[in-house]
This record gives sequence, C-alpha cells and structure tokens, in this order.
Amino acid sequence: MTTTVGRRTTAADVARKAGVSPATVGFVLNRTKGQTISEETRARVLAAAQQLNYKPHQAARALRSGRNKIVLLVLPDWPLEHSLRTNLEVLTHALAAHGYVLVTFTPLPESTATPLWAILEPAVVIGYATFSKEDIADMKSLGITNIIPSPDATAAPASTDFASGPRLQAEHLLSLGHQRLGYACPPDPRLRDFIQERLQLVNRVCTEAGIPQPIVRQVNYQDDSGAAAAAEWREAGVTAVIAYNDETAADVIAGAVRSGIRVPEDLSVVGHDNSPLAERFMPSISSVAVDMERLGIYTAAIALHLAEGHPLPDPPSGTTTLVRRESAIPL
Amino acid sequence: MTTTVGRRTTAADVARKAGVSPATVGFVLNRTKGQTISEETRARVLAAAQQLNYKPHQAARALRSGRNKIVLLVLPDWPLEHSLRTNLEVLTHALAAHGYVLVTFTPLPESTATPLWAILEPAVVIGYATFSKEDIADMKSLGITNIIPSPDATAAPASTDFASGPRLQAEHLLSLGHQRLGYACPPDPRLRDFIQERLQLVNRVCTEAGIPQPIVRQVNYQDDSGAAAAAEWREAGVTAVIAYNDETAADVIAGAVRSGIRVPEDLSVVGHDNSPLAERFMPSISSVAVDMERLGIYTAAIALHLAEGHPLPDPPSGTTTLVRRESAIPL
DNA sequence: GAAGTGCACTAGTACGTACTAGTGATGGGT
DNA sequence: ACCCATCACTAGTACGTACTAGTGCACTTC
Repeated sequence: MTTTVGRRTTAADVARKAGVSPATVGFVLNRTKGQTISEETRARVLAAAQQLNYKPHQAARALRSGRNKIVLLVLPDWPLEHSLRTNLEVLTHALAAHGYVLVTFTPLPESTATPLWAILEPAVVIGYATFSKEDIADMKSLGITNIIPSPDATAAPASTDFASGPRLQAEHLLSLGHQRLGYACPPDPRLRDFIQERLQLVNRVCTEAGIPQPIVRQVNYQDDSGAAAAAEWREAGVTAVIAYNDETAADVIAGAVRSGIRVPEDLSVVGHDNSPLAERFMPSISSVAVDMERLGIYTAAIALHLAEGHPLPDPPSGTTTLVRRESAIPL
Repeated sequence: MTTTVGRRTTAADVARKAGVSPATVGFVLNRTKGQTISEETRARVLAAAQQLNYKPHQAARALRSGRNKIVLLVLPDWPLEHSLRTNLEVLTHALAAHGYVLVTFTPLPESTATPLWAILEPAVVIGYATFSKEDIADMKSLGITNIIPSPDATAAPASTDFASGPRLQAEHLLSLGHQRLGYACPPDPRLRDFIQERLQLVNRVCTEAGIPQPIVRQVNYQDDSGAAAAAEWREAGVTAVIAYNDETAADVIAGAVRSGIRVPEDLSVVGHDNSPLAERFMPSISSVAVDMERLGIYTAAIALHLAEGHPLPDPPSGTTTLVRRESAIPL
C-alpha cells in the first residue's frame, strides 16, 4: 500500500528491503548458476520481491542480455483454415510455459511497412509460408538467426505431416473402389501454390495406383460453378471428388445436390481439415483431421530448441488421420 | 558489406559516419520538436543511417522512454467466432500503420502463468471479455492505465454495436409475422454469460412487441438435441428460431430436417455472424453480419487515442445488418 | 560595441537489468 | 603457521536510446 507514485519497483528496491546488494537479488531471482547464495539470504530476497510485487523490466532485461523472449509467427495473407486456430492456442501456451510470448503477424503484400521482426527482434521467427530470400537476408542483418523453417536445410516443422493429408484423401477414395476422381479447389489466387502442392501429392497416388489423374475444377459458392463442375465430372465418369478443404467440399456437395446429383450415392466427396463445417453439413463430410495439438507442441519444441538449446524431440508421426462420415461411400 | 561480426549498428555508429554527435542522430531520426537541425546535416544523418541499415534497438528505446509500442489484445477462452479473424487483421494493420504491434493472448483459466501484460507491459490492453477487478488492479500496479474497455466508465469499443445483433434477429422474425419464437444456444459453459446477454436482448424485443418470450433450448451437433429441440418447439407452436450463432443455427436445421421438420417451410431459423457456414449450408442461413472492418479500425483509433492522444473518432453506426437467405421466410 | 536572441549543434546522463571482477571471511590441508 | 580453496556476497559497469542542459557562433538591436 506504499503509494510511491509513478516509480516502478526495481531490483534495487528489493535489494534495499532485503538488506543485500542488487547483484544478489539478480542471482537469487535468476537462479544464476555458478553463484552460491545462502538459503537464508535467498528466502529474504524472495520475500522482499514478493512483498514489493517486483516484476523485472523486460525492456531493461532485453537490453542487457541482448535477447528477448518473443517468438514471431508469420502468417500468410490467405484464408486461414479452421485448424490453425487450435494450433495457435497450443503453440502460445507451450511457449508461455517457458516465459516466451507468441506474436502473430500477417504481412500485407502491398504494404511497405517495416516487417514486425525488425521492430520486435524476436528470438525466433516461424513462418507458415516460406520466406523470400530478401526476408531472410533482412532477418539475418538484424541478427535473427533462429528461423523456422530453417533456410539452410534441416526439417520444416509440420509440412512433412501436412503432406500426408492429400495422400490420405486419395487413398481413402481408392480403397472405396473409386477409379475416376475429380479435384475441387477454391479460385482464390493466393492459394494457388498450395493447391498445386496438394494436387501433386494426389496425382502421385493416382499414378502409383495406375489410374488416371483427377479432373481439376475450380468451385465457388458465389456462383453455380459447383453445379457445373459436378455435371462435368459426372459426364466424364467421375465417381468421387477430392476437395482442397471442407469449405470447397461443401461447395461441391451443394452444387451437386442442387442440380440433382446425389451425394454420396452418385458422387463421393472427401474434404480436408475436419472443420466444424464437415461435421455439421448435410450430408456430413468425410475429412482429413490433423492433430494440431501435437503439431503445435512440436513446433514449440523446435522454437525452444533454437532459442534455449532445449533437446529436440522426435517429429510426431501419425498426426494426420481420415475421419469417415456420410459424404464418401464405396462405389 | 562491412562484416563487423556480432555487433549491431547503433546510433553512435551512424553519428560517427555522419560526423555528428549521437544526440543529433536522435534528433533527426525522431524528428524531435523544439530542435532545429540544418537541412544539410539532416540529409547527411539520414544517408548514413540508410547506408548502415540502422534500426533503433527497441528494448533500449523502451527502457529509455518508459513506454513501448505494443497493444495487447486479450481474447477469451471460448470458441471464436468466424468474424473475429477479420477484426484481428484490420486491427493489426491499423495499429501497424502507426508503428504499433498487436499481440493476442488467451489466458487459460487454470493456468497460474504470469499474464502476458506483466511480461510485455503494453501501451494499451484491449479485452474482448471484461476484466476482473483483480486483473485491473494487477495492470494498474504495473503502470498500465490504457485499458479498453475502460474500467472507469466511458464507452466500450464495440459492445454497443454487438448488442444490436440479437435485436436484429428478433425484429427480422417478427417482421416476417412470426409470433412464437424459440432460442437455440450451444451448451458450452464458457459461453453462458454471452448467451444470457444475447437472450435478454431478444427477450426485450419480444416484450416490447407484446409477444411471449422465446422457448430456450440447448442444441449440440454431437447428439440428437437438435431434433429433440425442434420437436419440442413444434409442439409448442414455435414457427421461428433464433440461434446464438450460425453453427448453432446449422445444428437446429440439421436436427429439424433429419426428423422431418422442413426448414424454412415449417420452421424459420436465423443465425448470427454471417460465417462461411451460413452461406454454404443447405438451406443457406439468414444471419446477422457485423462490419468487422469498421469496428476494427474504430478499436485501433481508441487505442491510438489512449496511447498517443490521437483524436477520438465518432463511434461507427450501422455496422450490424441482417443478411436474408433461405432459412427464414414469412409465416 | 555591448547585450541580447536564436540557431545548430554536443556532452553527458538516466533508464533497470545481468553479470564480471573482486573482496572478506571461513575452513581444510600440510 | 601458512597457503589455498571455497563460500557468500558486493561494487561497478555495459547494453543503446532519448533527452536535458548546456556551448559556441552568427546576427540583430539600441
């Protein structure tokens, strides 16, 4: 209840109250190794810090130690998938457990504003899109070396497992006996590269199985592209469609049903992300679920490995599974 | 290309290169008012800073000036509505335009971890849930006085306009001639207070219109509560249902349709949030759209007002509108 | 020509922390 | 009795910035 207006409590205040030097306070509070402090003094310092409600000034700490406890997550400027939200939460809390703070940031392509990493100078930068050469050079010039995915080889955090999603979609439909597939993707130009990536994985499975590659169509809920695509697929003998994500799957189903093609009787559909939409839609949508919980924890582990030298755990496996629902049935 | 390993470029380096004192560098770069610097010197300093790629050390700046440029957004630990995502993006960029950084944070109820505001000591804290007395006391003890919504009266950022959503839902159904209403909400206990709030707004409209208050039912996609609720409503003569959000609306529709009650012919349904689900669902769901773009800009303006004394704009109005779709028709 | 005024700068310091180098005291070994 | 090691601390400094309190100089005013 000491109303010392304006002045914040510093380590010096704690030192004065505990009757020791500021250095001792630092040793106690930071558990500095290589320093021996008597149990009695330690207790006195701790008590004083508690009573004064001492909180170290982060800016001063960062200035002195030359590093802060910020992890910057750079998100792409494209529509976010539902599952990312879980991922963010898990990542936030896994890092917070070690005193780190997760800051998210979406750079706008047209913006000339300083990227956030120049302002925050985070201990680690995680990119959910890959960084450009210029970005990496910029970061390195700022002394930021902990970058995920690592620019000089070594593993990407989660992309390995993400790759198995499209594979699962294709294999699921093949195992149901479908031989002629369609692929549905949203028209959003920002997604182009990702669509290509997923599509290639699907193509590879088809090639391996000795069936033709899927017929690709863009589908949108704002027009009748869903119905048009469904008709074309039907014409071509397609019996099952792989959708880029659950929303696109819903668009395909809506387009098909509205033009008299039954799902799943006439056309099976598989989505991706296992979003709430997939569970709620009528018919409910078979989809690929990614265990964001474990992936988030793994990403946090990589970040802490880079920042603090924590041991690096093995990459998780089996984080991607297929959830069977109503929208896909055997041929 | 000077590979001065490890050492970062400081204002002193710039000063040396430009042949001036470090103070002058500060004056030029910060456009300190009350200081006159010749045009020639200014240009020389700017050029030197550019060449050395000088970026002020944020921690040092924060330490010296006593304030940083972080705005902390505290998000509640409840399922996020779709619209929030847009809101976040707008807020992030509106603040970034003035050099501020938006950090989001979700405290976990069971967690004993230090709240993020103690670590970051942000210039402004924005809460999308209201803060507890303890939280506010904690912030004040850390010298954080810029809190939104303001603990000592004055306006909340967006809640005013959020309040009109439930009102719009009810008025829309009344205008379609419905006299006996149902209210559907998700069972999530974390949402209880918000459901209560929205429900009361709906109740008020009903009372004003002289019709009975809606019959409230919890609805969930995991069981047949949707079908059960639909049956009970029908029994009671309910012809239209207000849903807490679009997901709940979808649950109601799914439950009704699966048990033979047609939507909208037998039962009209109105959602809230105008999420992608509302557009895609079959039937598509009439819903309340909130203009997150404008609300985000307004929230940023409040934050900048508190942090920098920027002028406070008038609160936006008409940010909430009802989008008519297939799920609600005249009685 | 003395005093005053404004310009264009500089020297130097404080912010709060983490940590290095050092200091006195105690104790063990020979 | 002497030396050295260990313990338990303390004095003091550097981190990079923003800004206060000057300083020297040209130029005007009476």
